[in-house]
Amino acid sequence: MYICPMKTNELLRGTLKTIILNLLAEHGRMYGYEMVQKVREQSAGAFELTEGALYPALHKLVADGLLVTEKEMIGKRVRKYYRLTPVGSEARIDKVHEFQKFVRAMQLLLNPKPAT
Amino acid sequence: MYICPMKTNELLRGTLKTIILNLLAEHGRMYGYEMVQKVREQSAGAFELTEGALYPALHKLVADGLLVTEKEMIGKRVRKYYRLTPVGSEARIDKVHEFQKFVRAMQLLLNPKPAT
DNA sequence: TAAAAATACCTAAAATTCTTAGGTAAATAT
DNA sequence: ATATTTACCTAAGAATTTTAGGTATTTTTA
Repeated sequence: MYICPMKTNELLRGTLKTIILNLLAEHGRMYGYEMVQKVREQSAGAFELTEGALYPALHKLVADGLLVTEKEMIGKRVRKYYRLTPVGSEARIDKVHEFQKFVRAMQLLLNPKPAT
Repeated sequence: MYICPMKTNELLRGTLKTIILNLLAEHGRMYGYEMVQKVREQSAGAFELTEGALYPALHKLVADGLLVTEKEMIGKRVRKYYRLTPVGSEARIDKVHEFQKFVRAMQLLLNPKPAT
C-alpha cells in the first residue's frame, strides 16, 4: 500500500516568488513573518511557508530589484517591511500569467479525454 | 523593464512524477523517449521534458516500486517500456488529488477577492 | 511572576530536483 | 555518405527547499 506523504508543499517548488509578489500586490506592504501567517490563512491551511525558504527568497527579490524594504521600530525590535517596485509589479503580472498557462497545460495532461 | 524569462518549465519542479504516472495510466505502457514527445504534444508545446530530468525520475520510480520495466528488441536496439504497478496506480491517484488541491489553494492566493 | 509561547529576524548544511552538457549506438532521411 | 532522428544513459553544477539551528523581544499562561 502506498502511504501518501501529504506534502502539498512539494508542489510549491517554483511558486514561492509568485506567491510573495502577489501577497504584496494585494496587501501593499508586509513583513516576512506576516506572510507566513497570511499564506496559511488565505490558502485555508494548505500551504505552510517555511522561514528558511522565505527569507532567502525575499532577499533575492530585493537583490533583483523587484522589492524594496523599509524598517520600522516596534518597541525595541526592528520590523522589516517589503513593497513591490514598479519592476516587481510587472514581474508579478508575468508570473501569474505563466502560472495560469502552466495550470492549463497540466489540466490538458491530467484530463486528456474530455468525454466525447 | 522586466524581461520575462519564459520558463514555464520552472513550474514543472515537483510535478514530473505526477506527469509520468498519468501518462502511464492513460497509455498503458510507454518508453522514455515516447514520453518526451507525448508531453510536448499533449501540452500543446507548453512543456518540454528534458531527458536529463526524465530518466533519473523514471529510475527512481522503479526503485520505489511504482513502475516496472520490460525490455523489447527493436532491430538491434533495446527499447525499455515502463508500466504502473498497483502501488504506482494508487500513487497516481493521490498525486493527482494533491495537485488539484494545490491548484485550488493557489487560486485562493492569486484571486483573493472574487468580485462582490 | 516565572516559564512558555509567540513574534520577528536570520543563516548554513544537507537534500532534492533540475539544467546543461555531454556520451553511445542504431535507424532513417537527405 | 552524411546528417538527423531515435533511444538509452550519466555527471557536474545550479537553484531551491528542508531541516535545524541561532538571537532577542513581547505576550500569554499557569
